[in-house]
Order: sequence, then C-alpha cells, then structure tokens
Amino acid sequence: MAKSKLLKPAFFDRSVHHVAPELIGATLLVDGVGGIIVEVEAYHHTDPAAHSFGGQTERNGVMFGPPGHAYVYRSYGIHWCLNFVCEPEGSACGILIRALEPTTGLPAMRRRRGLKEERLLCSGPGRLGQALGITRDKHNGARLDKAPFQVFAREQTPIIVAGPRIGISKAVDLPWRYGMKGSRFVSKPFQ
DNA sequence: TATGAGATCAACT
DNA sequence: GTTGATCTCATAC
Repeated sequence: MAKSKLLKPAFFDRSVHHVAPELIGATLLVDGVGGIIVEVEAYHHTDPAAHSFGGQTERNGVMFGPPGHAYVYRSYGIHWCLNFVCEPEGSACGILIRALEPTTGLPAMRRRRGLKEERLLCSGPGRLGQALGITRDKHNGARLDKAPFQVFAREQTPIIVAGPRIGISKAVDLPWRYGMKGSRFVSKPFQ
C-alpha cells in the first residue's frame, strides 16, 4: 500500500462544505478494514435535516464536541451509520459517510455482510456500517486519528459531483451530497 | 425494472 | 404513539 498521510483533527476543523468534497477519494479503515470514500453528505446545524438542528440531546451529544471524532447513530432501528464531526467544537456539524469502494479486508467485509458482490459491500450508510463492524458502543465519540480508525488523505484529486441528499424529508433540495464522478460504488447514481 | 412492506429501536412528542 | 440521514426481499408488471 502506498504511504499516505493520516488526517488529523485540524483537517476536520473547517466548514463541512470544504471538508466533505475533500473526503472524496480519501481512504477510511476501521481495524484495518475499509476502502476509498466515494460518497458523503454534509449536515450543518442550521439545516432542518440535521440531527443537531433541534439542539443537543443524549443521542447527538458528540456532534457538539470537538471535530475529528466519530458520531454513530442507529438508523431505522436496524443500521449503524457513521459520521465525522466537523467545524469548531460546539458547531454541531457532521459528514455522513455513505459509500466506500472496498480495497482492504475484503474477506472480513464479505463475512459481516454475508455477500460476495463487491459493489454492494459498502454502497450505502447502513451497509458500510455493517461491513466495517461499526457500533455505537465501540465507535461513538472515538477519535478518527486513533485506533481503530485510520483516515488517509487522498493522493490524487478526483472529479467531484454534487446533488441532493437521500432519504430525508426536510431540506431535500440542498445539494449537499458529494460523490466521486463515475464511481460504481455510490449508493445511487448522481443525475 | 418498479413498487411496497417488513424488520426493529431509540429519540422525541 | 410516531418517526426516521436504511436495506432487503417479495410480488407485480
């Protein structure tokens, strides 16, 4: 594997709209298993679709903490979804990691997902959480630059596409979903 | 290919 | 009691 730079909390201590597109093409590993980030969504605390919009609660507490940490929540009672906390502490902004192109630890991901099809291992926030073994107990509030997380800066700048977010009922028109152009691993094609 | 229901639970009203 | 930042499978075209 090529030598890559580990992203530090300072990388995340900026506007989600700067950080989110820069995450496309970065590499995310959890316990050495993961791949290249190809799809994310930005959530801002002024955004009605964000969990932090209504103020701090027990569930979204880590979104109000310092940047560069993981926010994990249960979706539809079934799935664990992974977010990166961004912007200065108290801003309560985050980025939902929606899809990876699997590159490392394929056998572990296939075992957790019960699937062979590589394209479906991490193409969606719930699938990604399952493939990486994400749980709230183990990962909520954990630092992204410490074990078991590793987030590496991308080495080349991919072509980024943006569009409306998915699966929400508020602020549906905001084009805050970012993806890698032409990737087969996004959860839904961009226009 | 497209649509619809079921799974399953914690936060919130 | 209702509602999700979802996924899968079944059934219908």
